[in-house]
Parts: sequence; structure tokens; C-alpha cells
Amino acid sequence: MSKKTTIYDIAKALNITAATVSRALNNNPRISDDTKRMVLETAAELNYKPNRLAMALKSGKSKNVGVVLPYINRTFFSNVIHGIEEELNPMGYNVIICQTHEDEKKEADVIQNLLNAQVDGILISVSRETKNTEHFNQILKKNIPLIFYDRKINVKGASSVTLDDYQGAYEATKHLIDQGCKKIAHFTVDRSLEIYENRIQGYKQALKDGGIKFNMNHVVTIESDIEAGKEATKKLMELANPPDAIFSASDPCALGAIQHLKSINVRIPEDFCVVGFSNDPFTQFMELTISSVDQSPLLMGRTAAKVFLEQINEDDIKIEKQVVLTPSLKIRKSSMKLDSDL
Amino acid sequence: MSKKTTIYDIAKALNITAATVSRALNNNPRISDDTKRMVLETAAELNYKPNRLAMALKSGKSKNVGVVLPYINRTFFSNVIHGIEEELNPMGYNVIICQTHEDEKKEADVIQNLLNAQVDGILISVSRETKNTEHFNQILKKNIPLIFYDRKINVKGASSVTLDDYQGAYEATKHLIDQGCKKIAHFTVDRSLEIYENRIQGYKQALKDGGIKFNMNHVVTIESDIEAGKEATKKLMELANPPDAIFSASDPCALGAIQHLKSINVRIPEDFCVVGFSNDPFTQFMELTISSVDQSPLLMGRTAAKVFLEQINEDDIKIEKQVVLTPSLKIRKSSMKLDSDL
DNA sequence: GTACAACGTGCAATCGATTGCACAATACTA
DNA sequence: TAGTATTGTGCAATCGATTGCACGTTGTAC
Repeated sequence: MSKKTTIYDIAKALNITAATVSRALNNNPRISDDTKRMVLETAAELNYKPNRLAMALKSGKSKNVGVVLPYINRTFFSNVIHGIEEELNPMGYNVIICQTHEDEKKEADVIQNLLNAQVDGILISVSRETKNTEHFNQILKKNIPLIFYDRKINVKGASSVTLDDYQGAYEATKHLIDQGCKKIAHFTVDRSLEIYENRIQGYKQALKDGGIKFNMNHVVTIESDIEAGKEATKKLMELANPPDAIFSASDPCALGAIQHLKSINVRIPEDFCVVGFSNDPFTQFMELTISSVDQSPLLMGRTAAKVFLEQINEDDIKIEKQVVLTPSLKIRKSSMKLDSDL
Repeated sequence: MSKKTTIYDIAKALNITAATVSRALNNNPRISDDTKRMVLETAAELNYKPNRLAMALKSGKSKNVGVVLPYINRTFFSNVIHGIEEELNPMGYNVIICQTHEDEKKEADVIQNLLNAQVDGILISVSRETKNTEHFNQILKKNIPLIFYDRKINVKGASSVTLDDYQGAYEATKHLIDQGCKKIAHFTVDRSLEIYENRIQGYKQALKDGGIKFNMNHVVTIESDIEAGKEATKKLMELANPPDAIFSASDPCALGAIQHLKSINVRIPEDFCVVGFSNDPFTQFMELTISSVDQSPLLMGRTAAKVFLEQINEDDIKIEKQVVLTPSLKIRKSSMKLDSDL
């Protein structure tokens, strides 16, 4: 195995100093062109590769950023990462992924770990459990950019890139009203998370603006999976006053709802409309395609990355930046009662 | 902003040497218990956190591993990552994700980058384009473990964790034959990749064993998406001798096939059976659930990680290890012609 | 011919943690 | 009481690259 070649090896080969080699490699104007050429040639010959660890230790910049999220194998999050990489890789940054599994303690742990690894910034979507903000302050205290994406929490000094969940929910609900739905139920997941709370608020406002009375019994908090959607729908349909539409804050729940409705022979969208949230790919795959609010995860990732890059370049002047992306409602069969919407 | 505290700060506070502090923190037996206690206390007070970069530089072990894959936002790959993290995080490793976008040059670039970052190992699923193995040899020359997962390429000294694609394809095809299908077509994606070639071979062997003549016209190479699946199916059905089943090496293509077949009123599974490959979540979401071969991506990730851990512990003795995982066919509605399969 | 500028390199410290070797202090043996 | 173990720390080099300052050379001006 060939030991790695360092600038010292190059220096020795040319009978000069490592300092000169370093300067030559960095194209320092104080080094003569001749020397530069020789260094470059020798570097190539010896197959020299810079040791990023050494550079990082010296400069204090690791050129790594941490990306923290609940679970990586969720469509939304893996797409966000994709977006982040698109922006950061070309700038020479590597991305270290850490999962929290929706656990506050684990979140604090991975953040500590990232700080120890000297990351240059942290992009995070907070876990559902998180209440304490101490670990976030740790980051800011070290003057490391902290950017929340999608799920944020209020921390002074941190930036955020989020979706206008309120708006998305409002549009989805309004769309259902426009389709003639009168009794619109809502599935939510975790009201302690801002995103879900905002969706409820958007939903409520749309009802209000549409002249529909808000019905407490039509709002159900469930897990974000198909089964939960089925069960919840079953219960809703057994109410004395069942809904004629569901706006679900989660796509899997919307799917579960549809599956149950079909099983009891409710016609969709003629008798019942459903709209989901997230625009997960599967919503387009079904025969009965599902309307959903798109969160543009790629754009969110790219935007979060850009905000990071801005902050890193502004040095000491720490300007919090709050970017809010606009969602777009994808209207599909599950809620297309009227031809006019085609 | 509080400057980071180092072992020197602790040393100064206690009027001892950084060397002693280092030993105390590492629980070196040559340090007295008293000193250890004091160091630990002071470390806590000063909120000392080890600098992983410095440790890495000194030890030559960065505790980072690179994971290279075509695209992160593919169900299969994001699940593999999940599996890798499950094994590696508890051991103190961080994972650096790099995408190749199926591009050989990019693949070589990210590998170079990972090597410069001094990763302790590289787990990779090669890009479709890759022919040259030079960049892989670079890794091995530095005595860094190289583990292929899913898509491998022959490189002496590298380990691999793959799926028995041959077996998976064989079972899928045999299952179709057992269902009474006589003319089974096959969708493949890229025959230059071992995994797809193996699937074809398994398909062929199953046909042979089932006494069915292989029909060249029933094997179609297409992209792995719904549209391609639709089109290819359309063409197949227009043949003088159309198939009565499709074993697709890709789930999206299988879905495309089903969509087209429905559109021309072919009954599934009564008149036509379809089996996909990958067991993508959406295959279970449809009303007409799709049979598919499961690749157990989580297990694959975990296994690849374990192989890495073994190699890293065996030091110089470099033993190549080839693990082959067994796929499992998930039989669902799209191919369940006979009740006996229930 | 002297003075000063410009140019090109080398010296040595630094980033933070680790470690072989040396050495002082104490404990134990004869 | 001298001599040898044992124990606990310090010294200084090291990992690989960077950088402020110093210094020797050559060139130019008067």
C-alpha cells in the first residue's frame, strides 16, 4: 500500500520547503511561475492529494454540513437532501446525514456529534418531540449557521425555509368547497408541530370564508399511515352527520380514506372528495389519482442550502432569514367533481 | 461567541499538561484517579468537546464512511442508507452521501473527494455507465475497505453485498408459469448492469425449466418509468403473438404495463399477469396490488455496513467477502390467478 | 558604488489531540 | 539506608497544511 504523499514529499523531491509547496499549490503570487510549474508537475507525478482533514483543522472550516431529519427514507426528506446536495456539492461541501427518528434526545446527540465533527453549518427539520431549544443554542453560540427547513421551531438567530402550510391548506379546502363539498373533515397528525397547526388554521379559515361552520368532530388527529386513515374514515362515516370530503394533512391517510370509502361503495369524487398533502409520488400512480398539495421538497432543499451559503459568506453579520415557499395544489381525480376544473 | 475549549484550556485551568488531560480523558491507567476526576470535572465545567478533526488527523481514522449511489431520492437507495446508518451510527461513524447521477466521471470525482476527506471506508452501488475500474483501485491501494452493494463490478480486493437477482427472477417467472401463463414477456432496463443481466438469466432458466420456449421478441429493454412501461406494453400487445404475462425488472414499468392493459380492457390477473421487481411501496398501495420481488434494502444496507466493520477490524488481512442476499417474492393481486396461492 | 525596492523562499508556529520516552516522587525490598 | 520498583506527569514530536515574518538575491535608480 502506497503511503499517502504529502506536501513534504513534494518539497523533498524538489529540495524546497513545504511552505513553498503549499503556496505554489494555492497559486500564491509570491511564488515564481517556474516553481509553481515544477511543484504542480511533481504533485501530479507523486499523485498528491490534499488531506482535507489537515486543511480543515488548520482553517477551522471542514467543508461539511450536517443535515438532520427524522427519517431519511421518506420521499419528502430524501428529495430535500437531493436539493441540498445540488447546491452544496458544486461549492465543495459534503453533506453528513443524521436521523433523529423523531426523538429529541437523539436529535441533541446527533447535533453534538456534528458540532464535534466541526461542521460548517447545520440544516435541520426538527423532530416531532422537540420542545427544548438548548441544543440549538449550542450551535448558534459557536457561530455556526443553523437553518430550519420544513419543520421549524423558534430560535433567535436561526434562519428557516418553510412551506406556507396555511396557504396550502387554505387552497386545498377552498378547492373542496368550490367542488360543492359542504362537510369537509380534516386529518391532522401532530398539532404540536407548527406545520400541522398551520394546516388546520388554513383549513379553518377557508371554511369560514366559504361560509361553512367548523365542526370539531370532523377534525381527527391520527398517525400518518394508511391504516390510521382507514380507521379514522370508518369512524367518520359512522357519525350521525358524516362528512362529504376530507382534506388530509398526510397523503397516506388520504389513501387510507379512499380505500375505506371504496370498500363501502362511496363514489369518489362524485359523492366524496379527498385531498392529501405532500404530493407523494404514489398519489399519481393510482388509478384514482389523488389530489394533493405539493411541498416542492427539491426547491426547499436548494433554498435552505442557498441560505446557508449566504450566511457562511456574511461572516460575523448574522442575519436571520425566513423564507416561505408557496405550495401548489395538484388537482387530480379524487377531488375533480366538476369538469370545469380540468 | 465562546471560543471552543480544548484540552489545553483544561490543562491550564488545572495547572497540568495537555498530555495528562488527554490521557485522563482516555482513561489511561497511568493517570491517578484523583487527576482523572479533576480533569473530568473541569472538562464538564468548561463544556469541553473533543475536536474530531484533530483526532482524525492524528489517528488517521476520520470515523466517516462514504456511501455512493446513483440517486438518493429513490426508495431503494434511501432505504439502503437507512440500513447502513442503523449499523454504523452506534459505532460512532458518520455517513457521507454522494450521488453519481449514473455518471462515471462524477463517480470518480466523488470517490476522489471522499478519499481526500480521509473516509475510513466506501460503500458503493456503481453507476450504470461505469466501465473503468481505475477509481476503485485507487481506494484499495490506500488500503481502504471498498464494499459494493446491489450493483457491483468485479474488482479484486473489494467485497460485495448483492441480491440473488437470478433467483428472484427465476421465482417470479416460475410463479407466473405456475399461474398458467404461457407467454411471459420481460422488461429489462440495462443489460450492461449485472443485476439486470442476472434477472434475464433467471427468467430464461425458469422458462426453460417450465418447458416454455424463449421468445426474443418478448424481451424489451426500456427505461425504468411508467411511460416506458406503457409504451412497451402497447407494442407487445400489438404483436401477432402477444404475451399473456409480464415479468418486469422494474416496478414502475410493471405499473405502466398494468395501466395500459386496463386501458385496453385486458383483465388482470384473469387474462394477464404482471410481476415487478423491487417491491416499491407503491406496489401495495394500488387497488390492484402489484406482485414484486423484494430486495430487502434495509438488510442490504445493514449487511454492507457489517462487512465494512469486519474489514476495518481485521486491519491488514484483507479478506474479500461476497454476501448474496435471498430475495423474496411478494405475491399480490396482479398475478394471483389461482386461489391456491392465497 | 551605494541605497532601496521588489521578488522568491525558508523558518517556525499553529490548528487540537495523541504518545514514546524521560524523569521525579514515592513505595518497597534487603 | 541505600537501591530498586512502581506510579504519575511532563516534554516534545507528530498528523498535514497554512501563514506572518524574516532574510537573501537580484534589479533599478541616482
